[in-house]
Amino acid sequence: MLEKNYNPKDFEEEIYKNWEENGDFKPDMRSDSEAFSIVIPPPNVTGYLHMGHALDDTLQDILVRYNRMLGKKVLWQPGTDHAGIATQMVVERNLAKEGITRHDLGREKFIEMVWNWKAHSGGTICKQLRRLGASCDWSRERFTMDEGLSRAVLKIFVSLYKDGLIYKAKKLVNWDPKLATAVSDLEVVQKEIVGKMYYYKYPIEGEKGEFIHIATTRPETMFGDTAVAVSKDNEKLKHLIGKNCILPIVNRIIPIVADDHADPEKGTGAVKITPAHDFNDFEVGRRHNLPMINILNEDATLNENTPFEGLGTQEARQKTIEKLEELGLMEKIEDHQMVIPYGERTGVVIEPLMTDQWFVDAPKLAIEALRVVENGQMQFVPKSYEKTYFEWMRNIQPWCISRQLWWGHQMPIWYGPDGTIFCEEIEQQAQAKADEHYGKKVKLTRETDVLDTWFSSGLWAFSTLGWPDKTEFLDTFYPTSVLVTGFDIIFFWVARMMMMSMYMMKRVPFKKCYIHGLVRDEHGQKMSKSKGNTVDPMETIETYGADALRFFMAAMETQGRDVNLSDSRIAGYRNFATKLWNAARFCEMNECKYAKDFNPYDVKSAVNKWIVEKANQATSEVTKNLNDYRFSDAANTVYQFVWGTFCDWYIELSKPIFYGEDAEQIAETRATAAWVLDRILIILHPFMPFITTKLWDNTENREVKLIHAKWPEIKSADDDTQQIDWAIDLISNIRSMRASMNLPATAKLDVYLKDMSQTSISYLPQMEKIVCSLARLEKIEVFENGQEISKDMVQSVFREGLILIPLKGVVNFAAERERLNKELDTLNRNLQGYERKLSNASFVERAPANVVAEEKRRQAEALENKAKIIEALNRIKYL
RNA sequence: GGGUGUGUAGCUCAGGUGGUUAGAGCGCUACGUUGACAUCGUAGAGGUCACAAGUUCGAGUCUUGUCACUCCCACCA
Repeated sequence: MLEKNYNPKDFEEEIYKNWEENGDFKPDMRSDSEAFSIVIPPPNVTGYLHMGHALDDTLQDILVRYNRMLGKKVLWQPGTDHAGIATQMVVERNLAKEGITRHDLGREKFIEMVWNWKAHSGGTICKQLRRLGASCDWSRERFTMDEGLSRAVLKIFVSLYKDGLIYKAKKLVNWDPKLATAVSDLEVVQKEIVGKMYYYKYPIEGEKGEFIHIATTRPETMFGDTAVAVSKDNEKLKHLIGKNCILPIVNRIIPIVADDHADPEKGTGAVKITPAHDFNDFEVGRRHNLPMINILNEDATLNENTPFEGLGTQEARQKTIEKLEELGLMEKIEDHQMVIPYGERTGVVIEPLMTDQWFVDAPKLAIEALRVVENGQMQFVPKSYEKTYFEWMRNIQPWCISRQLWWGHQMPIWYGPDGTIFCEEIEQQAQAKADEHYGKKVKLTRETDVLDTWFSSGLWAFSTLGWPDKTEFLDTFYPTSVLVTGFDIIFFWVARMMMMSMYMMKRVPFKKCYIHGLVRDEHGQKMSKSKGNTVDPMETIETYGADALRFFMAAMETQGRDVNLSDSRIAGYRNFATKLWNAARFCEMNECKYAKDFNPYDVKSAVNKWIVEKANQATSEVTKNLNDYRFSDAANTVYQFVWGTFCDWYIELSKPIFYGEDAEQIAETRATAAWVLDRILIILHPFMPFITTKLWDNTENREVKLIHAKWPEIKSADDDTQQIDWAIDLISNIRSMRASMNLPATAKLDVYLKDMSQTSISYLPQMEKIVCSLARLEKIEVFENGQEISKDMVQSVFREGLILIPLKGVVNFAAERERLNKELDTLNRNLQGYERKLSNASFVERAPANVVAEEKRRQAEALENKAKIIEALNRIKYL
């Protein structure tokens, strides 16, 4: 028995527990059916579920549940990411509360603390995913720092190194001074700010009173200047090329070089060159073989190569300006709009710094990763995202993979006493190689750097399935079927998975990549903590249930567009669930029981034939849309069928049957209603797994659980639905007349149909009862030819004929005239359209014959109807 | 500067291959306690599909241009 009210909180968690405990999410490895697999984009172990996850994981769960019901062997592989920077920061923050830093503990102790933290506080998000209904196989949950996945990391690292695709280099990298580590280009965000532009001058060597004028936003970097560049095309300044100038304060002699980097239009036309602290200057330095002077410490304070050792960049900037002013070299300071790089995680200004780092030769790995997208082995959905992918991959830079952190995969690199590098999976091997190399036992020191988190994430598609071991899961589920993720992650993750997989597996990691947009607030604003417009999905689930949130995500997911969150809309889908709940209660109350030997294609009554056909139409539409990843179309089809067809019409049409006497019809309708409800539960299950399961289990002795129920294969009976469609149309028309004439809903009317076709007339005997019931009529009859239309009959055009309602003297003629005139207006407007087209000779000549014929038919019908309305108007003209 | 999208009802958005009177949810108006449901029902109002030109018998849909906005990449002189 169903409770009166739909209350998702009462059953959602319980149902999930039942699935998980019964192993319903595990693939049946004994089955020989087709495999379907998805690896979850691993959330950070520190993370909490946000609306972006809710969207991403709902879409995945829909695909997973749908494919499971198709009878495939389905694996949704879950897990979390160790999230190097994020996790280290969380634990360090906790330590800071006790006034200690990680350095007080030492590396080993600190890492132990991180593992402790993970054991106690990590993985909240996995619990939240369960609450959302995600049917992942949790027994296979993985973590990027697991033993197995770490082995995969070591193996692929060594392989890449030995293939020359990983190398160490001293390069200018993005340096996060707060964390004291290198970060990748992608972890840097550019922010626009209003800063200052400083203008000052350097004296020219040996030419008293001659200066070269410089403009910069960072005067304090002048201590790293090793040249000034001027374009050779700069008419005003090119005479200075080849001379030297004197770097003030430190009085270093530096050359003035010719380089096109110096744009004559910008600034003063002369650029100070600081090769060790600017990416462009670095290139200039290389071209002119300039020395590099590093002026910063790891924490971005100035170092011993400057007069302001120990000062931060801001203070040093102030001091530099003061000093230049003292020397009379400062000229002016202007406000200047500029873009400054910040660390994505730490929010501090990123400094380009010369350091030893490790790089992956991404341009080489990109070749294969590009090829398999170009030739369609991996397809983006929507396709347009491949442009984004191509654009980035074709311009890819070497990927800096070393991080000066503690939490992460420590690189399998050992250095010999003279710095020779030994790269092996385990220390013993490296030791053996080293001993052989040196011809004696030597002491090795291990590289302290760890790998960028995305390095291990890049292996996710195969490392989670057991690689490097040969496993049944790897054989069965690799390549995975589809990857579902946001467009913001294409570079970070999709591209890297493609490169790593093509390198190691020689096969794509996934055959399709479905890309969705961002979840925004209801006015399309990006959600952010600082704006205070974030919404916690757990609270939404608490209020409306997981099913409502999931359905919302599906219904709003149209390919390639962002999803705007809307509380009222989520409430609407909660209402939809309530509606279904009540429909199920209706079925229950009317003893609509699932009948084992019921054959929907054998039903006799027009109403039942109609709903079976409509159910099949809806099913095939949902199937098609899901196959095409058209989530919103799929969801809307189910919604429309449940509410607009089943509840609004079928249930209403079944009432006169249930309250009537015909036992045979009652029995058939009960069985049909139960069958349709089951069908609804099946096709709705991927979207709303909880309520559908709850209602499914309300029927005793089910042969299968809904989660494993078979997705229907459509056998169209091609049943004629026109009779019921006609009745529905008729009922709607009568209701509309009733409303516009302000007739009380309770008044039972007589209705006549005039000038109807033979087909329509043939429908009437069967449809009479339901029309009378739903339109609240006393009787409905054919208006015989030759009968006189009386003045107190209101009339309205219905298809090829007229609906007449005698009102026995209560007609409000003014209202009736108004209503008829409105009908007339509509007809005239349509007629104009038809006439315009048909009077156009080239339309008649060139448009397809069926289009022209249809237009003619409409015109003829409209003309006839117009005549009838005019006649009716004339009849009551003066009343 | 390079690239990518978007502009349709009061709001948020659908409208694969051009073809009836352009749809949905929410909101709004009127009526309604009809034996599943007021988290509801019935009926209704509301749109020059950003603008301009073009292709076509026919354009919300295709082409070009204009305007406005979004996002991504690059850019610290």
